[in-house]
Amino acid sequence: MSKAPSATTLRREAQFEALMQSAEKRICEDGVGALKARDLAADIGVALGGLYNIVADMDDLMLRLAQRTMVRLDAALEAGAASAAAEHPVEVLEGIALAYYDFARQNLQLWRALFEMRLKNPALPEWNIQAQLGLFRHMNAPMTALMPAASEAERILVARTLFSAVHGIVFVGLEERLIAVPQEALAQQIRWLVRAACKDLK
Amino acid sequence: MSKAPSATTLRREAQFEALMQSAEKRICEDGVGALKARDLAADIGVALGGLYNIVADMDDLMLRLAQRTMVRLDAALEAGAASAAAEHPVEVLEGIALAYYDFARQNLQLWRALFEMRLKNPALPEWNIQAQLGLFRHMNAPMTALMPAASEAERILVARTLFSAVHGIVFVGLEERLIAVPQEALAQQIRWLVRAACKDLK
DNA sequence: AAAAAAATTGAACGACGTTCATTTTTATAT
DNA sequence: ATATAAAAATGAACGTCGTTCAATTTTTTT
Repeated sequence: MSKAPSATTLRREAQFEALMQSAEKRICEDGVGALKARDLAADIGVALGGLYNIVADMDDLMLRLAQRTMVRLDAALEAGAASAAAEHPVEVLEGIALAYYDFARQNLQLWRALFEMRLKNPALPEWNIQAQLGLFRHMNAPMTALMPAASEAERILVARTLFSAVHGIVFVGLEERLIAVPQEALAQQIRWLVRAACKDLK
Repeated sequence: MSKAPSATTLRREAQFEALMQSAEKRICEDGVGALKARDLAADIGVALGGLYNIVADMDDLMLRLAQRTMVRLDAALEAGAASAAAEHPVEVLEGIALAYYDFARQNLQLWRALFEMRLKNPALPEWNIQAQLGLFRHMNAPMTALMPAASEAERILVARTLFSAVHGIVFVGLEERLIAVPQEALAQQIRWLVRAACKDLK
């Protein structure tokens, strides 16, 4: 049987959740560069030094934020995959790609934070790497349907290529420092690329 | 007739060049995050405050570094485009894509600095935006050959999509924090994607 | 209720980009 | 050549940042 969590533990969890939410709010408003230890400590009503009882350091904080974002992204991709019937694998891949685009648009700053966070220690923890690789999971079934004769390694490689290509289109397309591409046109381009790539697979 | 440059002006130019080279060396060795005003000042034999006679601030420094990198990238893309005959536009596009991959691989940290630099003032100066958009120039001729009936706006849109997709493949592929894709396999994937996309254009 | 352990605090530290009064060097005028 | 004005170079100082730690307060255990 498991012990009832102590009052201290409960407060810790509440503090952690408050910290995450405050950090997410600040990222959404001003980008990942606006995350400041002092601001966050003030937000959640804790002394500056107290932050380091909740997270190890700012790297840890950002990696945990990334994890939360990836969990939500994973759910979004799952929903995107489910928007088409499994008998039409190309449409499933299209659904995933468009879901990715949609998630990036609607969570722009949090999504950008996934790539923009600059860690003191560049090595990612294993749980973070696994979460990233796990995002490809949704492409497994449609890729297998499209490439029944290929090896698993081959399928994974192509899936990653396709995902990367879509990511690139989204990334450049949402780069508002350049001339922005209209949303509908961008979605159209994504659909085109996925379809063109899949057409060539057969 | 133009005045002969004064001794001061000549020294300025020499200092600027030394600063750029020292900065590039440091980026190549330790990434863009390792650029420190004090280090650079020491490198080129100038007092800390003197840096601000050579560049306006660190933003300015990084933007000028980006400019230099883009000039070299532009030349690399041009050479890549020239590696195939103009009568085979798909091969030209392939050459450009592979040249981009090659440049990124051989100038990994400088290339990454293009995307990783975090500016205090996020607005890019016009000359930097133009340099970025100018990179698409090399795709003009092959895209026109591939889409003779399309409008110019359409061609630009598709060119940008294709370039972005290749960028995404390169970007994710070189992300050494994840499982690395073998170089030859990555080049193969790029070739496949470009060919598949072009096949669909006709 | 006392003792031990854990959590919280905020002042202090070192590193950073940037500024500025002062000094030194260069350019101009006599 | 020399005096004067202008420009450039200096490095100490400032404000901000993440992080640490001795001291204090709170919680848990005995």
